[in-house]
Amino acid sequence: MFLGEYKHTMDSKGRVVIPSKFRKELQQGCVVTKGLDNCLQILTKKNWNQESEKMASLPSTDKTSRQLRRALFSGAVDSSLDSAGRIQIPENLRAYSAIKENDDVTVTGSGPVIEIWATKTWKKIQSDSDNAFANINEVKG
Amino acid sequence: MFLGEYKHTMDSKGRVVIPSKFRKELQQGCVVTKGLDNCLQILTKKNWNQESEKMASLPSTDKTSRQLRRALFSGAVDSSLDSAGRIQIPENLRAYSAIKENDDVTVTGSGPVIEIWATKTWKKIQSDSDNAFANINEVKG
DNA sequence: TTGCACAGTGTCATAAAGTGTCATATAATG
DNA sequence: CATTATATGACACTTTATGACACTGTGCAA
Repeated sequence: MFLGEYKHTMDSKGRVVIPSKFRKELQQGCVVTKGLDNCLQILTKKNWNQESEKMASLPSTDKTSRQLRRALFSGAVDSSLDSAGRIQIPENLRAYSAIKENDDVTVTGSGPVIEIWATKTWKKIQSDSDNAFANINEVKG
Repeated sequence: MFLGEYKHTMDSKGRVVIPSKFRKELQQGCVVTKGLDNCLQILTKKNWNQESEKMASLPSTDKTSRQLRRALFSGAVDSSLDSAGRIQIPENLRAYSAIKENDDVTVTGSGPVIEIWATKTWKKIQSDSDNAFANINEVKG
């Protein structure tokens, strides 16, 4: 279970520090994929296997199946932390998330997954979520 | 399991670099064949055997099955990586995939297979795939 | 047959990208 | 406050990508 919000920067080689609290669970390797709203997601190996096994077995003769498979697998990378607790983000995922070298990055724990955002994007998303959250409480409370 | 998306070019002799992450699994030889949507597929020997058995058992009374089978088998080539990690694409497959010498090529991991695209084609396919994927996830969430 | 053209193969040099390590700065902990 | 852990930038090193070029073999034509 991943919790919290952390600010970092992407270094000049396209690497991002993973908060130390998250590292233990990723020790056995992880997978980085595209998430919704232009964020990137980090899943543990275990989680990824659950998600992907369904996809791998879909029939390639069905068009939708092919599309889903391509989106899922082409947008993913097998990865791991280096000795300094960082993770390398490949070029296509940097482009997808609009994170460039030396940019500010926000890493958030989101339950079973970790999300990585360009801080610029995160700020927008966050104020949306907060507003929604506040409104729910007003209505229900 | 093949993951990721990589940009390369076909060299002037019709060769394409295979991303280093994919090479280990192809060390024992591979098969290149026609894939659906005008891509080329690379399968490991093992995978090829499984796939081709499935194909062989399709009913030859069904026209689509016959067409699939012909394309798959007649388009297939036994191949291997050269010392620089490249693979030679024969003329008929270059024509099928609309990849010419010095063209941009996108190589994608798609789970059990590797796909090779003219980058121009991939861009179209990708946006379709991403949309299909996003829709599924919106619904699920 | 000899020589030429062509497709394919192998090797190398350079450039670019990625990886690992370290030193220092900053923050967290007791 | 002392100690430990974490973050960040710098840099060296390794691997990979790319283009160039020479070599091989096949088939065709002179």
